[in-house]
Amino acid sequence: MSHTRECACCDPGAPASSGGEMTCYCPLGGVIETVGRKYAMQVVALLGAEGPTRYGELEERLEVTSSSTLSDCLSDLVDENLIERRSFDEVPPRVEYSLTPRGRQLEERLQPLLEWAATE
Amino acid sequence: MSHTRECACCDPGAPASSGGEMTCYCPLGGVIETVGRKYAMQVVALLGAEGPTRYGELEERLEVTSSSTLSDCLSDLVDENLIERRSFDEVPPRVEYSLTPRGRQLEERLQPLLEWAATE
DNA sequence: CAGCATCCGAACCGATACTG
DNA sequence: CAGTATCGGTTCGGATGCTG
Repeated sequence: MSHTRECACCDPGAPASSGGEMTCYCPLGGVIETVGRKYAMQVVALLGAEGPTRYGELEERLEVTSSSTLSDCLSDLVDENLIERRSFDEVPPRVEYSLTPRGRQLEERLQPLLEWAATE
Repeated sequence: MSHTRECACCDPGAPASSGGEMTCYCPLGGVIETVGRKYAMQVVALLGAEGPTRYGELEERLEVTSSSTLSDCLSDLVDENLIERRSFDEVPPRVEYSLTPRGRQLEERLQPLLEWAATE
């Protein structure tokens, strides 16, 4: 197993404590940074389940309290290449968000969590 | 499907928009609140993979920069019934943390995410 | 409709220092 | 060893108001 995130626990040069394989949990910290933000997971899950969705519907379905918060979140997800933004040249304006391939990978791995959360 | 978290999209009294099933993504927000905190996911994943672990080893393995941050995180996880704290009456003092059954459920659902994160 | 700008309070996180 | 106390900087999130 390998990953790009640097940390001493995975550094080949570092001495292994017991000589065995040493799983690193730092990458998980990376996922959480991107996904821990408010609405991020919900956006990914919703887009995965329902396909391209408009901004306004995201606001409704996720019960967003402040539009700027959702707006910032969406920008981040776009920057992280997890979702894609597509705007149509219409009036009134229309914008749809959808998962990128990478976003879909994440969404698939989020499924078990969502199902469990829903029964809690 | 049902869950305890209240939200209008799941309110039985609320009118369904298209008469069909309406998946609610709010519970996911709940998971994230507990798990979005720094070190939380890593602690759960590590305990799941390696069993009861001492405080000091958690600090090392997770490359914790500030002990108070980890300390707070652990308290939260205990409060949320995801991990268990067991202290031994020895000198020097020893404390071990382990997953509760509920914590293990979460850990299992975190696995796919960890594996994916490690390859990113 | 789909947002961004701004402001402000709350929460979080890290560093340092100290205890049982 | 295994924490807690405190403090300050930074980020986050909510509310309001305004544009293309």
